Amino acid sequence: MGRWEPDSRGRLQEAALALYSERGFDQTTAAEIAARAGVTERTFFRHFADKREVLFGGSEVLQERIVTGVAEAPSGRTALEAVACGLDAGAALLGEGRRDLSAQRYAVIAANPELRERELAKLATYAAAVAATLRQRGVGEPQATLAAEAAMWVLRVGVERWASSDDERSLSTIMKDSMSELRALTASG
Amino acid sequence: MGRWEPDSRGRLQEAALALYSERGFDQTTAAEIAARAGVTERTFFRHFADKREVLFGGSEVLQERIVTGVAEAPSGRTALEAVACGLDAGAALLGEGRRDLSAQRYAVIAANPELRERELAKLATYAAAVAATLRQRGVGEPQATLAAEAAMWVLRVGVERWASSDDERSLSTIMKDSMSELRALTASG
DNA sequence: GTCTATAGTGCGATAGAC
DNA sequence: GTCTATCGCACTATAGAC
Repeated sequence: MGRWEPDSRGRLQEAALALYSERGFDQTTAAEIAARAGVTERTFFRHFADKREVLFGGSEVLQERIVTGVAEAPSGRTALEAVACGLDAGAALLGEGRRDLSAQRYAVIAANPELRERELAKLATYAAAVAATLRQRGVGEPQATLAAEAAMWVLRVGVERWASSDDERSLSTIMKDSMSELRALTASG
Repeated sequence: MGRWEPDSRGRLQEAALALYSERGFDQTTAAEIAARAGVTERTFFRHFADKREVLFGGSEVLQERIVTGVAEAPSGRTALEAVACGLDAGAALLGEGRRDLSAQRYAVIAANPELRERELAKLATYAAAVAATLRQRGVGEPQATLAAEAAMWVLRVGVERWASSDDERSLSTIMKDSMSELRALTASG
């Protein structure tokens, strides 16, 4: 064992989720989170650019998985079929995590406008990355952008339903269903 | 004439746009904006909850116009036709303003991640309001949500194109065209 | 790891409009 | 008298500079 407990980043994420849940995002200071994780405030801001970002650690990994899923979709697939492959990969990753933690995280985000804002921004960057990948596959505009944004709708609504646990099905199943709803809509006009 | 110059709010908005343009959002302090508008910093924060919000003053009016446009669309129209009516009303309002100021405002927002984040959040609240209006018209889910989000795509892309002034057509025309692109996509699958 | 600028809040005081 | 807009000051916490 080293001079410090390992995984201070992970402990900060845990501590933040717990405190944001208990007393709310605004009522929690970065110093309190740091104290609970056994590090200094300075360490908190070295790991996370701001107070919100601590809830979104790992989002680059998710983006990477989704993009790879889209890029590796069998050639000849339509834009919507390709993004479905990306969403499958994303759902698999999120599905690995503990659902109760996702639900807790989702509740915290839903309760705070600043956090919802950040989440929308994350989805927008995913969408941009997915659209770029689609264009590399030869999809033109505006189809690439729209397919990517449709995928973000499926992801957002899927996680929403999954985390609010009325729905006992797996994330992957829920998202496939949301995707079907979307297809039905584009089919009917 | 009263004790103070009237319309401090408007002066703050003007001053903020000018300063954000000149030196960038991060390099401008609330105190500087206030000084330029001839009020104190405290007054700035009474009018605007935060530094970003000063660029989005009047967005409630836009939302109101769009929602009203959707609500007053002739009955029997499809969801997409109804949101097109709302977008027409919104384009009319935005089109009244000076295009150079819109372009300037758009450039400032585009240059800063925090401001883009806020803009996405605004669009999301419009989308929620439009979706609610569609449901009142009898549109079911998920059609209401998707039509509303599609409308936000048209609005965002339309204003983007209009403000970047390569495109000399009116905002209304540009948005109708974007709407056609969308229809073509949903028609083809 | 320390120091500092600045965002953003709370509250009492002030001066005019009604 | 009440209501509203502003000031002015003290204060905390975030975030970044050094």
